[in-house]
Amino acid sequence: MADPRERLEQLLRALKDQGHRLTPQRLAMLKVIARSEGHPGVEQIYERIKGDFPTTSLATVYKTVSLLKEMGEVLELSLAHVGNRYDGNKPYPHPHVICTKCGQILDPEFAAMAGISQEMARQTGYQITHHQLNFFGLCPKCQQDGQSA
Amino acid sequence: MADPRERLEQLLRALKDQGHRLTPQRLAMLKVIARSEGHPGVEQIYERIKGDFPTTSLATVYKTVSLLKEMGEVLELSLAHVGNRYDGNKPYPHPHVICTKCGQILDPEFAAMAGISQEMARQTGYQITHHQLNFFGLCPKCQQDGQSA
DNA sequence: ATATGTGCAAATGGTTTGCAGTGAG
DNA sequence: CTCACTGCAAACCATTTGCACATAT
Repeated sequence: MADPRERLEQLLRALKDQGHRLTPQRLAMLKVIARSEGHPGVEQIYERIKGDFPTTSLATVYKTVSLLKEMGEVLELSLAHVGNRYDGNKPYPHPHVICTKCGQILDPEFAAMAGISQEMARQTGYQITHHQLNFFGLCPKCQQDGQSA
Repeated sequence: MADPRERLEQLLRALKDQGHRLTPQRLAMLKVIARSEGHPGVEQIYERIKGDFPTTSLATVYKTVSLLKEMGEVLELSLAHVGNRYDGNKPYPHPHVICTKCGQILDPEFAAMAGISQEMARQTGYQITHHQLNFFGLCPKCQQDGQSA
């Protein structure tokens, strides 16, 4: 995981460079997104901001997330079960392992995707720009809970 | 791709075996789903049925798709851009290559996922039950359209 | 005969939008 | 000073649900 402090700097610079304004609401959001602890959804981002800056509205969070998406500074995980989640710390495609019971999300190590992506491009003639790789199952804790329950 | 006729038989048997009724609406749907030509969404399934059996309602399509999902007889692709799409012909996880412009979806060949899945399980301690692997980009036709336009 | 399935229309829920007011630049 | 941003509330849209009727078994 990138250093959140550094990542925050990058995000601030990206905003400024593209002529967007830095409001207190956005600063609060960017702090949350720079770490993206636990791959938060819009709702979680909203909750975490309220401490920092209580008057923010959900609509604003949606708008800023959407802006960051367009800028390529957050990765959106569209997960049917769990809703949309975001990663602004590693905003490039990478695999995720998702617990279908508690919703916990991990970033496992897996380097080979670039090669596989090329192979798919060769095989299909598509010009591949990005991908999505998600594994679903039970996390160790939920496996235990299931046994004893 | 599995033979649609055979696949239809399997689906009919699965319904009956699990004590569900076979209505004309369902038969019409199952025919569409057994081939799953182009990985249709609910709306497309609905459109294709109307020829065969015009009084079907959208709600019924949703209900039956949902039933088949629970039965494990269709694979749901949750695609943010393009909406939910279904594959009732190969209802187990397999990779997809999706055109972000026209929405075309291909099933490329790629055998190595089982091994990768195991590796992820070992690395994370998760009990992995299924996965999702999607590649996004431009299909050959849309690449051309983009150049000349 | 019975309860599952259908079809309508209303409810839901996450996300987007319109717009008047606010504040960053 | 201006225009982008905010926040509220209304609009959206895919999906789900409730319920009375129809029908597969």
